[in-house]
Amino acid sequence: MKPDFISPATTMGFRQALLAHYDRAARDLPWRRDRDPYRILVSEFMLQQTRVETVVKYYDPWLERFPSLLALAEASEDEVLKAWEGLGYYRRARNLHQAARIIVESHSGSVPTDLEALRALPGVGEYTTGAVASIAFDVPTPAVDGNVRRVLARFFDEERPDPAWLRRVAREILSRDRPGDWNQALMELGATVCKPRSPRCDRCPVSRWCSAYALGTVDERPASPPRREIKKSVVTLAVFHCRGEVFLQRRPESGLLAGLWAFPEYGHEIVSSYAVHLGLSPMGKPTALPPVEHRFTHLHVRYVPTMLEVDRDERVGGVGERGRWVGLDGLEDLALPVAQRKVFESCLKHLK
DNA sequence: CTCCGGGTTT
DNA sequence: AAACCCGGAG
Repeated sequence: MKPDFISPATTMGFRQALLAHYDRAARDLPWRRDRDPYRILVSEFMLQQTRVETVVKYYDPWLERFPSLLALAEASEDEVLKAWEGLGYYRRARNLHQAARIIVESHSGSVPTDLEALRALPGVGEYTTGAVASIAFDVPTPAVDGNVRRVLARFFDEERPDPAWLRRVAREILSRDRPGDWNQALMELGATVCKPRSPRCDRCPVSRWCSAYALGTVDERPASPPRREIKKSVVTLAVFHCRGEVFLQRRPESGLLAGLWAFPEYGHEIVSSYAVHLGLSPMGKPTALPPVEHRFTHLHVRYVPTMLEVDRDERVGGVGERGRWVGLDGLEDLALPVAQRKVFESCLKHLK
């Protein structure tokens, strides 16, 4: 049903019942303790592509490290990435950092209330604009995330909700009185009741108005598009160690794990030749470490690490600007992608 | 183990 | 359209 017309009775019932449910059942989440725009902004960046339970573990430490927009703006990128380590989608951390700097420089240090100014910040798209504006500033504007999309598709039995349909419907049913709570209530319903799989319609406060529930199509709304094929690849990593340190390289500024530290990848040559290529002197025989499997969105990588003790001539340098040696106990201070950390841990195990 | 979910940018 | 990350669910 494409609701050209949504009956006022449905709208009113939906709003009243869902807000009442939210008042009763809203989870006590750390970013709901107040309406500080900076804190809302941080939570929304972290919540992009990431579940609430994961974000909860990072949120308070982040605010302790960067208690204000200004503190964040003044931090170095390395500090920011370190605090983000493990959350994934590291571009979000850079975007948040940049956004803080822009807000300090161009908006007098206050998160802009204006929708267009918000939308112009790096890492802030349509959803985040609506979420921050409605939650922090009570602006009556929708915030359609994946949860809301699913809830609305089911409520109106829309098989393929496109962005224009979603915008229109979300705007029409939006509570004018409590837009921030309303948007959060919709998302919360999607996260806790109207879940992608095994939805709990028996516990749903709005099932009596839900079209898919009435029609028995809940499990098919919204229809999921066919998945793209996931490519598989094998990457050989060199784990050079020397006097209690290992060698890391900063990855290129674009592409996979852009700008993060990682063990160097080498191609089809043998690892000793690669060491020589970097100006290092192989000291013993290479040792194969167990492969580490890691899944990215579009890629399934099997990392095959080979460990090799080397000597390095301080006068030569050799390893280039993008390389650095890090003590085996000094990696805690470095932002390292999860797969690289796994490689590092198996290397540690081997060395002791 | 495999599958799946989720916003923004380019 | 494709790229980007991790962890929970089944």
